[in-house]
Parts: sequence; structure tokens; C-alpha cells
Amino acid sequence: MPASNQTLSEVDGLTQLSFVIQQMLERRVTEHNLSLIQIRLLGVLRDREPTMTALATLLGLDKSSVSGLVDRAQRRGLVERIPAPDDRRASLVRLTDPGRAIATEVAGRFADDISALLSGLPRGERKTLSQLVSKLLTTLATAQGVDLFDTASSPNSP
Amino acid sequence: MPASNQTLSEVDGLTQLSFVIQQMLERRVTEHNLSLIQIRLLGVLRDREPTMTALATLLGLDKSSVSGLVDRAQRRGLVERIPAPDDRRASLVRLTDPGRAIATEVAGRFADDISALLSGLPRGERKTLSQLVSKLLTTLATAQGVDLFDTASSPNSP
DNA sequence: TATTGTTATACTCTATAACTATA
DNA sequence: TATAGTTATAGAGTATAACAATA
Repeated sequence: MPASNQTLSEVDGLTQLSFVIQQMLERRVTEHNLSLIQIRLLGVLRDREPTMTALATLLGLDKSSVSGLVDRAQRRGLVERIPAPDDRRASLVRLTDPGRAIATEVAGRFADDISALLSGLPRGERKTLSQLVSKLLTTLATAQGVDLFDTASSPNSP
Repeated sequence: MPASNQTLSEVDGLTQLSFVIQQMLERRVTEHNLSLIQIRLLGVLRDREPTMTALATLLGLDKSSVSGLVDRAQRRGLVERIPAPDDRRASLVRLTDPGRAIATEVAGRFADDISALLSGLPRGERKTLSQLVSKLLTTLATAQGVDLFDTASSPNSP
């Protein structure tokens, strides 16, 4: 079933907004000579020390892809591999202090960008927008069983 | 200056919404075994026949990157290079009929996804959300001199 | 001389398949 | 046998630098 006529500009608005936000993130990430996937790696490690396999699941990648990803991040001193205490086959991946600093800084600057974007609206409208967006996301999460509070924002279920 | 306390959940909501929308697009694109940049290429060609250099500007890429991009799209029969009538150095890039069909289908399915997402809100709230989003984008465009009506959604100015 | 486009080269990111070390 | 992780290989996507053809 095709989209109805009346929703066309609603569709375009949300679409363009999502592109604007993604571009803001992209800009902050490239400021640190990182890629989106690299910052996503640092992001999921902020509150986890997963095995390579668990990391692959979190990021929605094959484990071989994660091997290379972690290799490159480790070469830059952003993460480290430590032996898993209970399984001699496995490694745990951990953020280093510099890695954590970068993750925090990028997240902060990006949040500031969004705040600045929102500051274009008066307080009341901002509140209304926020409520509607939350409702949209809640409805979607209910319909699809997605966990909105997982900061990984990965396209797969844990 | 860091973000104010009260805007935190506003920031998260918009951020998550943008990720949800990008994932919807990503899913529609991979259904056709294409990448985001390939569908963006087809998208900008829907109403243009640019030179390689102009295409590079539209997509925000180096011309050498566009050479490869167009090569691969051409190999799949989605675009074609035609000689520029006035300059024997230049080529114009044009969508083929199959390329246009795919661009139209992906755009349509994606628009339907957004419509479905929005259908989670009653009509009045949808209208309000749309107005607020438009206002946000208009304010941003005014501040930055961006053309919101350029479907390329490219991170650079024409 | 300057511009248009391609090519050579190098790197990141991704997946599949084969491998090793351990369980 | 099964699982955790790496490696080999292949391909897309990107940029820089060098180049040929044309302006």
C-alpha cells in the first residue's frame, strides 16, 4: 500500500531531520579521525567488557569483522584485549583511558549539537516535540520489541 | 558549554529517532543488494544528468571516488556515461531505466516505512510533530544557508 | 596553463571460509 | 564435537597523487 497524499511532507521532514542529525554525528566523529563504526565500538564499550563474539552481536557484525575493527582500535591505543578469566580461548575487550576520553568527548559534543539544534524552538514547543518523539519511539518499541535504552543503537537484538 | 540538564532526554529521543529512520533506509537499500552511497547516487540522478565533477560535488566525494562508484553502478546496469555535448573531456552520468525503477521503488518503500512509523500517532499529533520538525529544519536552514529541498541531502553546498 | 576524468596506491570496513586452540 | 578467535581472501568505498586528453 503506497503512502497517503497528506503524509508526504511529514515523511520528508522526518527524513531530512534524521539526515541532519546523522551528519552532525559524522562531523564530530571525523574531527577525531574516526569512523562511525569505530565510535560505535567505543560507545558500546563504555559500560561493557564483552568477548569478541559478544561484541560482534552487539555491533551486528561478523566476528571476523570485529577482529579487524578491534585490531585497528587497539593499534591506536583506544581499546585493549585482556584474557577472559574463565575461558582460555576468549578475550575481553576493554576501553583504555584515552579511548574512554574520546568516547565521552564525542558523545558530549554531539549532544551539544542536538541541544543547539533544539534551541531553535521555544521551550514549550521543544517539550511538545520531545513528548511526541518519545511517544513515537515507545509505540515502535512496543510493536517491535526493541530496547530503546540500549545506547549501542544496534540493528539487532542482544 | 555543555548541554543543559533538562534537554537530555530531548537529545536522546531525537538521536534515537534518527537512528531508527536510518536503519529503515538501510534495510530497504540492502533488500536490493545496494549500499547507502549507491542509492544516494541513484537518488541524485533522478532529476539531473551531471558531469563526474558535478556529481562528486553533489555527493561530497572526491572525483576519483566517484569514478569507482559510477563504474560499479554502470557494471550493474543502473547508470550510464554519455559524452558531454560541449566538452570532449567530460561525461554526463545518466540513470538507466532499471536504475530509475530501483530508485523509485526504494524511495517509495522507505516513504511507506516512515508513514507507517507516523501512523502510531493520532492525526492531530502527527500534524503537530510535522509542524515542529519543519520549524526546526527551517530555523537550521536559515542559520546555515542549507537548501532543504535538495533531495540529495548531501553534506555540502552546491 | 587549467580542467576533466581515470588510474595507481593505500587504507578502512565487511563477509565467507578455513584454520588453531581450547572446551 | 563445538566454540572462540584469527587469518586468508575478496570486494566495496574512500582519499591522495600522478597522469592523459582536452580546453
